[in-house]
Amino acid sequence: MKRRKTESTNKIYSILKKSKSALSHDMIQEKMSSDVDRATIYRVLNRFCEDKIVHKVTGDDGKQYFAFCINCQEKKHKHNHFHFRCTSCGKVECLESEIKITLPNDYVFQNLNAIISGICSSCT
Amino acid sequence: MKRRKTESTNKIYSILKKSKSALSHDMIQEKMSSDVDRATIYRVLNRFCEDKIVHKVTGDDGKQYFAFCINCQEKKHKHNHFHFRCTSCGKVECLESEIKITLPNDYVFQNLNAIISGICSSCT
DNA sequence: CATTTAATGCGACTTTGTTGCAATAATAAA
DNA sequence: TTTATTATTGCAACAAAGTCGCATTAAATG
Repeated sequence: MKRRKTESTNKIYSILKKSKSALSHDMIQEKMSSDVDRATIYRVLNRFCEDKIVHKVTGDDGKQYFAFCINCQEKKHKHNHFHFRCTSCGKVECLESEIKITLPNDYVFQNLNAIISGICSSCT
Repeated sequence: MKRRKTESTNKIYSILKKSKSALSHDMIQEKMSSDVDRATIYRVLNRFCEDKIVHKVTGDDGKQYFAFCINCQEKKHKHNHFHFRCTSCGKVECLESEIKITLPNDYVFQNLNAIISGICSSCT
């Protein structure tokens, strides 16, 4: 399954790359000039996830946010950090602090989803 | 707004109290012998949340899980701990480890939502 | 027992995300 | 360049999670 470059793919890629915060599907759709189908955006985002181009965080609002991987290794996600979601402006950003968790015995790690919600400095 | 004791309320309360893991709406509905409306269960759970009887965690599956408060103070939630969701059996449990987070300046804390998914020891 | 009003059931609705399928278009091959 | 292959897209339909308005029911109180 080789990936193909398309207009939508490129656009979504650059939107995510430019953005300093994690974006939800609808935030991306808003930023798209052309009219791309909802399903397509989701599919592109999920493909990016598979390819470790972005990582996904589920907010405490139940929505999925996607952020360009910066510290993630080539073929392995490394998003062991907290996220902050501003309940006022909706922005979701990655926090610096690294998280170290030790699971109980015989537990297998798959995914970390850590998010703090509150009010960000711009909204105070 | 004084709370009233009803059959549903009592049932849901005891289900949550007995349960060692956090429960989602549908898990609770399954455990209910009588047929209670979906909306009612949600309303009861949200009331419990307001009253600090249970705390709510949003899973990385986007679903809400409710767990009886054990270490929470009388009038203040204290669920600064990780949760673990088994992607095999679906169980969501509270982990021991306490989390300490420091937010950047001028950030106001509202809620912590931390969940790790993977395979639990019973499913390995 | 009568009154007050919180809690419930029902239905409708919203939002988020996924999926099947036919049509389109990016890439490789000729 | 043209053709063949198949990844990608748009559309529509769908599913799941959760909320809300409203009429009805039933706790709690006097």
